Amino acid sequence: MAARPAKKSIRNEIAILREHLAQHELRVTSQREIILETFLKMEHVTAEQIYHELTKRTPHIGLATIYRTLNLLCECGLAQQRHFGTQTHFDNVSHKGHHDHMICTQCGTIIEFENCDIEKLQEEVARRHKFHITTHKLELYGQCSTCHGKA
Amino acid sequence: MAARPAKKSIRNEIAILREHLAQHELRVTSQREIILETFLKMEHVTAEQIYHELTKRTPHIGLATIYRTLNLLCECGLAQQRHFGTQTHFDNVSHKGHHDHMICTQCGTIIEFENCDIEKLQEEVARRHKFHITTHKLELYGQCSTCHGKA
DNA sequence: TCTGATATTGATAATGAATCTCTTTATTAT
DNA sequence: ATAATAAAGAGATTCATTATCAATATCAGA
Ligand SMILES: [Mn+2]
Ligand SMILES: [Mn+2]
Ligand SMILES: [Zn+2]
Ligand SMILES: [Zn+2]
Repeated sequence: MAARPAKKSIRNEIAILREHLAQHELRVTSQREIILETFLKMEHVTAEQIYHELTKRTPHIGLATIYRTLNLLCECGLAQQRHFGTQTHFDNVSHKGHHDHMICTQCGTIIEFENCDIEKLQEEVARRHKFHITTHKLELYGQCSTCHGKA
Repeated sequence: MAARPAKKSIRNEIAILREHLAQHELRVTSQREIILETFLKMEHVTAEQIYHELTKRTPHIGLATIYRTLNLLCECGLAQQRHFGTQTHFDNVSHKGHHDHMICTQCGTIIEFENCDIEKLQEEVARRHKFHITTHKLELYGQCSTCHGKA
């Protein structure tokens, strides 16, 4: 089956994926593009959520393919893995820069934020220990504004 | 089997555990105290590591008991769960306050640190979003001083 | 356009960490 | 010491994720 034409809004991400595939002698498949398209429509999504979304479709796409493709998206920088709860969530970072998260433990709402001052302080702490930071993870857990105050 | 007398150095932790057991109508067992003793000797330990350490001993202690007891230690504030890699690590926080971690992705070394300024900035960000923080997780990944520069 | 080499898929088996079940054993209040 | 029952240990079970492998799709080259 030939890959169908991409919607205008996700052309750039499709291009990034195809570029990555070309550079690694991997093939363009309809499954990979459909999964990317679905991934871009959702926020902080799990493999299961994408699988569930795609079960409506024909032809049916297997769960293993979802996992394989999500890992592929991580490799080409479109996605990043996050471990908020028990399952692994995949975060769309294609046209968002680096950011961190606040997670409401009551309703599950995820708020994104970025704070340069915190990152500078992290670098300062690392320098003191002669540690060289490549990535970091900052997660704030608690209650969002609507849940705070409720039983 | 009666619980054997605790070494002087961990008397305080044993006392905390026994206090918690008493308050919850749980029983003092030799397994619980041996696991606590082993836990306190190691840093950022996994259930498997404790299990491996204790297989040398008689009587044999089951893996399920290790998991059950480590969860117990979390409940009475002696331990805290961390998710550095794929497995869950248990951190001794009995006579350390809250702290965060730098993890060397090359040799696995874990450096502990605390930084009030970062925590203040976290509160500030949260306030801006009307978010109420209960806990947080800050992990810096990269290379430690000995690994940095090596191939 | 057709073909062959081979990358990919999907169904399913396998894995591994963590938990649950259930019978036996240990603890503790009386 | 005894009875009530909490806990241990062995092993089954769960659940997310990865591996296996035969069938299929892709794509460079004829
Ligand atoms: Mn995000
Ligand atoms: Mn620590
Ligand atoms: Zn909420
Ligand atoms: Zn190192």
